[in-house]
Amino acid sequence: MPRSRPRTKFRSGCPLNASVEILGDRWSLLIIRDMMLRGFRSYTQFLESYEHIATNILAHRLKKLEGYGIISTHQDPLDGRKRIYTLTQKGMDLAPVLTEMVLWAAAHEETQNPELIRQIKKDQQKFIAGVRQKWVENSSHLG
Amino acid sequence: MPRSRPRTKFRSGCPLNASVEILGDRWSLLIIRDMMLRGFRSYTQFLESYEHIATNILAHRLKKLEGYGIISTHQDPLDGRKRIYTLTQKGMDLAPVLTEMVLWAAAHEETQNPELIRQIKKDQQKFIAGVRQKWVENSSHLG
DNA sequence: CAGATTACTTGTTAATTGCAAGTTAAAATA
DNA sequence: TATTTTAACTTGCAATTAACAAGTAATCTG
Repeated sequence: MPRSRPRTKFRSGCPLNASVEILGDRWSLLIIRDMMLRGFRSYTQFLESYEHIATNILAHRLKKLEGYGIISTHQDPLDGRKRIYTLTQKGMDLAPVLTEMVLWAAAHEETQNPELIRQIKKDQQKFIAGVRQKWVENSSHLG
Repeated sequence: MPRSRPRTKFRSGCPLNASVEILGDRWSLLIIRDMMLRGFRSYTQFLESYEHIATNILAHRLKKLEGYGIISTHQDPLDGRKRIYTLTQKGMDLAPVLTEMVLWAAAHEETQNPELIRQIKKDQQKFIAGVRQKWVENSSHLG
């Protein structure tokens, strides 16, 4: 169950503004990327990601994302220390946003990971479907 | 010509990270929305937008966006006080990112502007083509 | 039981944001 | 022509947020 839930109204009713208020910071979308594309599910995995988020910021972001219903948390049944973070349907629905942002940066900035870009460009819908399918398989056994 | 240009390398080569570092704040995408969908082109217009950005933040964001080549600036030939801000091709290429973010928030949050959402849903490619066409018409007389 | 691991929290400092007010140049008005 | 208004900012300061370093509690492993 969510441990915090944002209660304040958005600055405006504009849907883009809502997205920006929820996702518009330097870390949230990277955490979602790690879950969606890399299969990361634990606190330490997120910490080890290349951009090096600070521990307190990560904790805050995870709570915020949970509060917005983008991720959910479960205890690992095999290890009481571990919490498993997974994307909700709402979180998975960010796949088109992520892929468009990847394509935009790949077109206009010097970036790496050409294989990812090639895959998305080849068939964007199929790429998203594949990501979604993996998510269904890996989270079907969780509440 | 750009008055400032970001020189520091991104935290990682990941294209999503590049997008997040360029656009991941609470205002940049709203300024781009105002230019792309509302035809705003001046400092005061951006200030009057519903979310109420502060003057210094707006000035910083405009410089940053110009530095990244997302917008460009010209003097108004008819009024020496005014500067005209327009989207570059790179800025216009954010249209798919914006529309996906609009669709995501519309699907998962309580938002307004159902007419915009209806238009995008009806034919997303056509919507983007229309936005792009308007941009071509309105910026063809500028450098 | 000792040490390691996991998921955090707690300071503390640095950077960013937001608000209010001021500035400069150009244009509109009296 | 003098005054006022407008547009696009800048400056100073308080408040919020981010980053860094260290510490803690619960659990697991040897």
